[in-house]
Amino acid sequence: MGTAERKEREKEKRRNDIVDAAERVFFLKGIDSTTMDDIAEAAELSKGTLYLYFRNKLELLAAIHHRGLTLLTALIAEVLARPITGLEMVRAFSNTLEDFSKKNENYYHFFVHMESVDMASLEPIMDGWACQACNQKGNEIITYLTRAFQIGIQDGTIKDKFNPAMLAIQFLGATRGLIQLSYFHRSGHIVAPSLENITFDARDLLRNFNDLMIEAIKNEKI
Amino acid sequence: MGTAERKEREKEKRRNDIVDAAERVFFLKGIDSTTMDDIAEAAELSKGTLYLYFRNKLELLAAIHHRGLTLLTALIAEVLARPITGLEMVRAFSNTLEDFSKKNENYYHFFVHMESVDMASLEPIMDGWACQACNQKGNEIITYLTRAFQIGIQDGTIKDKFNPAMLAIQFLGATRGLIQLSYFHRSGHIVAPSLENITFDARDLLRNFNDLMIEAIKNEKI
DNA sequence: TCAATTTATGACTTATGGTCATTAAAACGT
DNA sequence: ACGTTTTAATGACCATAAGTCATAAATTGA
Repeated sequence: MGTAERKEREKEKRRNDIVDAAERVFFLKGIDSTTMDDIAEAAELSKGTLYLYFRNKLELLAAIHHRGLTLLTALIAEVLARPITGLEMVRAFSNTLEDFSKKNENYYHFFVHMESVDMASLEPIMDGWACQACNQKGNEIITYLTRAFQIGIQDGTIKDKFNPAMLAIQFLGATRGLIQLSYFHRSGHIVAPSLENITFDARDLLRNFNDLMIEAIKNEKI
Repeated sequence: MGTAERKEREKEKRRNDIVDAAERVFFLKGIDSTTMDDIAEAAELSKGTLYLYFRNKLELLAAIHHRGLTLLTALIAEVLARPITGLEMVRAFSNTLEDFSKKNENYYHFFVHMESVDMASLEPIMDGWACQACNQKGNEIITYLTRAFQIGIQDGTIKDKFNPAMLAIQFLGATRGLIQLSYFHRSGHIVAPSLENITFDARDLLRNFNDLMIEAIKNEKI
């Protein structure tokens, strides 16, 4: 009899419903001001039940984080499927990241938030499903980026003196740093304090920076 | 009579002593696991007294953040005093940032932590001394970086097609992104998941990335 | 010396993450 | 169909920690 399987499915669905509810509340009230009671109410369950599905609040956050990562990974993967050169993929990645941070601001907040969680808090859930899955998604993204650089070196659009995996990590780190800078200085513009207070559009900053990186890695011989 | 002045000095000193104590505890126990009671005990004061000097815990964190920023600003400023070219300054900045993140890891944790605080939590202390001072220090740092790029364009070591203020912001954002990546993947090394699991040293990643950026901005005609 | 002002205290309030004994429901064997 | 066992859900309860406030101590100034 398939009772066990059905129960497993039901359990999965319930977990998912909880994440749905949590997401709604977190996106509405902000991460820090949302309580487990809020989430329980939104999920139409008692608080205790939440803890049957998630070890603690952080694991619930990680589950949402994972949704964001899954979304982003799919977008990144899609770039690799395009009939373009490796170098063009690099530019496309930058656009994709920037786009994602704009259109899925809520998930992007989770990225920023989760990356600043300290190890001590993370430890109790490190071996749990949510964390493992997030790490896996993170690795997936870096792998896709690495592939693009490999392809670029292969097709001759990127200088072959570079290590693709290293470039991938540098690209991701630098781009996220820039996006986070504009996230921190909210409202999408950053004020340069020197001389007259010039205001830069975050989009320009990122695009410009990408031009710079592409300039540095592209194979001149083409 | 100078009673008022003396009292002002004493108040200043007490505030400083509290930050000293808080720093000790935060550095020892970690930011998240330190309570106001812990700090009160370390400062040999009652908890209530802490709130006479700081509006809330976050403002106390901001005060420590400010100390870190002050330290870093001094190091950055020192680079500008060296008899070197603008381009060399850019490299020196990168080294300084990396060095700081290693030698003052505690303060660096504060940078990472404070940058991920959401606006709602920050709002109540935004107009307070600590936050204002932190913003000012942040601006100072960007100004110094901008100066270096200006000098580089002036002395011909950096291409004149760039906007120095924009470069400064990009440089800082990207570098911090990379450092944070290695901070997140603790223990100073980052594992690349693609192909065989290659491990990169965070120091190499940053240095290498800096070479790349310098390559892109340096004036070839020299 | 004493009233006024400033500074310090710690018990108390409130908020919230997390637990657990109890209850309800479902599954299963007969 | 019925009683037993297993699983799921509940919400009152607990522990912790931020922040408050009436009270007390200390300092100042006349």
